[in-house]
Amino acid sequence: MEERMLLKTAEIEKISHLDYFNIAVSVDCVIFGYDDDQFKVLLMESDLEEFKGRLSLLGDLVRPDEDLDSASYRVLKARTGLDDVYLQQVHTFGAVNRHPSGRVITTAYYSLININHHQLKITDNQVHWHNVNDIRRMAFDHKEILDTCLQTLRDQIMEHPVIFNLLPEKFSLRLLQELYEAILGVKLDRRNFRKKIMLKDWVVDLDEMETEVPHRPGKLYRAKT
Amino acid sequence: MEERMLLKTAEIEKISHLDYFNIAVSVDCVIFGYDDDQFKVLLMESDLEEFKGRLSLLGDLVRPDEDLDSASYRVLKARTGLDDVYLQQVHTFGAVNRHPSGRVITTAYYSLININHHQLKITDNQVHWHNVNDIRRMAFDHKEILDTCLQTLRDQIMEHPVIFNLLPEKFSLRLLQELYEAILGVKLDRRNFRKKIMLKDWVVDLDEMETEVPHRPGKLYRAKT
DNA sequence: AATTTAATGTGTTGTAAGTACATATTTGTA
DNA sequence: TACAAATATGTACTTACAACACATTAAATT
Repeated sequence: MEERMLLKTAEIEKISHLDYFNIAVSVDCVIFGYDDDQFKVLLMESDLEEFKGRLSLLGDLVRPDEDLDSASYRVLKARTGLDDVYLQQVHTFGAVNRHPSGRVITTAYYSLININHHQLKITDNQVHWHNVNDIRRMAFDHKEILDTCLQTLRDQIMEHPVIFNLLPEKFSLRLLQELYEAILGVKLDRRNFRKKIMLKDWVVDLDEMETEVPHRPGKLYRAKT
Repeated sequence: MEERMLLKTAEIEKISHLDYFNIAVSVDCVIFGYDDDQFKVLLMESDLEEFKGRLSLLGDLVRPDEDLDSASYRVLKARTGLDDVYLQQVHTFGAVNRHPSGRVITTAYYSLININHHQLKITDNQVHWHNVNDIRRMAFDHKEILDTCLQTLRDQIMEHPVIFNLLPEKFSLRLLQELYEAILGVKLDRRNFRKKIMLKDWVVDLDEMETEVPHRPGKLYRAKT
């Protein structure tokens, strides 16, 4: 149902040549997830001839009767079935030749979702999770968009408690630290990390322990509401 | 000459109704300046009937054959005659009803210029400098755009040496501090301020003094290249 | 020539945060 | 019962930040 609303490339071409002053506007969502100790991003295979086999972000043209922000939520909902998700505008990319079929400027948003917790309804079988560090070339300027969003995320995770969107309800500090390390791409000192997190007052001690781990279990926490 | 290229509002209306899928794209420049101990912004009076007498930012529609960033430079050049100026993209505003004549999304940029140093060629006599703190209501959603850009500027001036674009070639630390205070809207301790600036290694001691001041002259500095 | 005015230039001390680093504890497993 | 693996915790050192006071300089005034 939702899929029907996503425009085909041929239509973009037609639209963007209707008038000399006609510029198409799209949104692209960089959807980050974390699973299996890996920091991932949700991508699809491009349906353009020019970019056969290349990966691209999830996006769509903005409709004339919807807000720019709403368009990004619609794309996210259409592609993942998810509804109540944090989305943040990052940057607008507007180079003349960024799209081979015509003039399309795009506004990039990023989002963080918990891969296991939400049951994703991925209807399109060309949509898959990819390890962020493995991404090399992408369709369009999407690699640049991905890099920009990743940098924005890195700048924000130490200042704002956005990261908890990626975690299960209950989590250990170990898991939280591993996630920070995966996103930032560095190793952190455990003692200093815990001190810093506790100082920020972002988590609540649940007074529960991990179970079924082959080592001393850690305490569980949840994100402070 | 340049003025000729700026579109009239009537044209926006025509363009944006050509096609259901047609969304116009514009840029708006928030041009900050500093003069006479006042932190200012360059604005014009709106030429729309709906916003008679209200102030608006300097903007224009993006042309199909120019990059989004280029459009912001073009607007700045057309309005001020300035050529080599720092411009930074801040945010894109895309609410459906933000423009009364049709669907227009706009990308906001901010810029910092030295009012005295550059000889502005302001051709349009409806364009004037306004004290930032005096701005109340504006046309469109331009007050929100202005506030967003001001907040972005405030977040950046302590981290990046952008502020020197507002100052003359040679300046005293007193002037620099007054500028920080004007932008941030707070009083700063002189000793701590100087320590912080020196630590950042942003300025070079010119070994010259102020002249013709009715008190002990201060040392002059320039921004490190 | 002496005094006043107004701003410059500098240093110390306490507090908070950041970094580096080592040992004892708990659980499951061999 | 010993081992493996990860948890939990504290201290010393360094660096940044905030509060705060006094001597110095040049021009203007008496």
